[in-house]
Amino acid sequence: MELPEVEVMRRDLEKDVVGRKIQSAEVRPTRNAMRVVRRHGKRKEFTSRLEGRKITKAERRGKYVLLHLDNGDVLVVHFGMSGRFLRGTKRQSLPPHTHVVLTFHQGGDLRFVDPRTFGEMFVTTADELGKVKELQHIAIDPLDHVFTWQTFGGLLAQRASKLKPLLMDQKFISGLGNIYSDEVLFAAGLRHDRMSDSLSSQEVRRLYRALQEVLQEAIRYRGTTLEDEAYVDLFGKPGEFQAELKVYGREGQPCRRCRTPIQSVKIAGRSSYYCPQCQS
DNA sequence: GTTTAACCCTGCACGC
DNA sequence: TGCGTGCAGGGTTAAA
Repeated sequence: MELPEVEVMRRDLEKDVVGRKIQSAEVRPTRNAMRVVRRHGKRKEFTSRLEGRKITKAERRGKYVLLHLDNGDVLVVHFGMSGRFLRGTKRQSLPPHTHVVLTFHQGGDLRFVDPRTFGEMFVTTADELGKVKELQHIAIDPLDHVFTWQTFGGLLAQRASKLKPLLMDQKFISGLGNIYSDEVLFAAGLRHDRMSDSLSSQEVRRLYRALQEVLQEAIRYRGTTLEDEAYVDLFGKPGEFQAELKVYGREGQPCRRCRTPIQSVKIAGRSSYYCPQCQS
């Protein structure tokens, strides 16, 4: 789950979960449930800090969602590759790999489902929140209004790195993963292996605009759902941006702009897709 | 400083 | 049909 999917999830949570009070919290007896709440030694250390609390705010930081509680504590959630939140009711059976269930006073529950358990969740106090290493290291958000193309150009020039891994580096800029970094680079007309300090100011502006446009569009389409098991929103509904993808997963298919077949290469173990004609 | 590989998991598609 | 292999949208770490 990358920035657009996390942002759609945050908005769903804000509409449907903020304001609700947690009646009970359960860490399920699944094989890997303790991996999900790995920062808590025992189930109870996690659940007791949630029970009786009201959720007051849903915030996003990079790919993290922060659910603020009425006592100042914060439930920090990272979805990893297969984690997701799902709203449900008592009558609906729990999907496989449901590791955590929060049941609300007003009815209904919130399930955290994660087959591959690369995701995690933990509760922290407001004071300790600032000390969470992963959150401290999250770089500027590309949709933040303080993120200007001039700032971005300065950051790019300071580094001597290939664009693709740099865009995916959460300490450089937050929110992009494998799909959207490819789509942004295509929209900017830049190759994955262009060096960050080699861009003209025109190219910097193109990259900057591509970031805004691709991410905003993906949010508007409610995220990318590639396969059945992949991302769905809070209510189990898939996104629709997959139909808008220009390069990701389209190896061998004609470029939507110039009809040249899309190429794929492995970079650091991850597949990258690009148009050899449109990107340089 | 930058890049690569390995690792943490499960599920699925694919080829034999 | 069954089995092994590789791969998947993330992030950390150690080593090159």
